[in-house]
Amino acid sequence: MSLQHSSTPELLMDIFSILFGHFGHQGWWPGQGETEISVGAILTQNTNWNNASRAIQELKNYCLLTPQKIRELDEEKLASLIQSAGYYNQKARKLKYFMQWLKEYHDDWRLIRKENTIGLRRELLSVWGIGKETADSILLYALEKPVFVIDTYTRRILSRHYLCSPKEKYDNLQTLFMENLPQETSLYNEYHALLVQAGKHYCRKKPACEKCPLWGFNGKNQGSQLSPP
DNA sequence: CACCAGGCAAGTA
DNA sequence: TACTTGCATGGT
Repeated sequence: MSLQHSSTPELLMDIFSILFGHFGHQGWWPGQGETEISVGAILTQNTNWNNASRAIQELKNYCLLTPQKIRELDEEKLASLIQSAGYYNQKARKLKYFMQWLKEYHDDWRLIRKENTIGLRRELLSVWGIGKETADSILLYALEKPVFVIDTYTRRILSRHYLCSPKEKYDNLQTLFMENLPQETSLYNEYHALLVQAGKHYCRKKPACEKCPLWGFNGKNQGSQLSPP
C-alpha cells in the first residue's frame, strides 16, 4: 500500500481500507429498528456500549421499548430501568423529551422520512439531550441517511497521526469526510464503526503506537494533514 | 485504588 | 467564543 497520497479522498479511502482489512465488517446496529437504535444512541452517551445495551435489554424484557410506552412510563420508573447505563436521571429525561418530540412533529416515525436530512438534523439538535453526535448517529444508523458521525475516537485517531488538530471542531471533521468521500450510508456506517474499533485498541495515549494499523499515516512527515494542526 | 466509556447542557468569563 | 462542571454505572 502506497503512502503517497495525491489527494484527500485517496488518503481517506486508504485509511478505510486499512481499517477494514484489519478489523473487518463491524455491523453496527443492523435491523434493530428506529426506536431501539435511537434509544441506544442516547443511552450510550459517555458510557460504554455494554452498560447501555443492558439498559436496552431491561426495557425489552418488559416490552417497553416503544415511543408510546416510554412516554407513558413514570420518569423515575424509567430511570430505574435504565440504571446500568449511568446518568440514568438525565437519560430518562432525554428519552422522554425525544419521544415527545417524535410524537408531536413526526407521528412516531411515520412522517419522518418525508423530511430532508438538513432540516431533520436541525430539529434533532433542538431537542434537549440530543447533541451533534447523537443526532448524527440517529440520522445515520436509525434513518440510514448518509451523515458521517464524528466522535472522540475519530478526532483522537486522526490527531495521533498528525492528520488533524486534537481540538479540531466537530463540523470541520464531518465536512472533511463528507466532502471527500462518496456520500453512501453503508460506507459512513462502516467507517465510523471502524474508527471506534481502532480507537478502542490503539493510540489511546500519545504518541501513536507502532502496532496501530494506521502506523505510517503520518501527516507531519508526509505533509498530508487533512486539516490545519 | 484510579481511570475510562460510542456526550450533553448549563454556567462562567 | 472557550473553558468548566454535574451527571453515575460498571469494567479493567
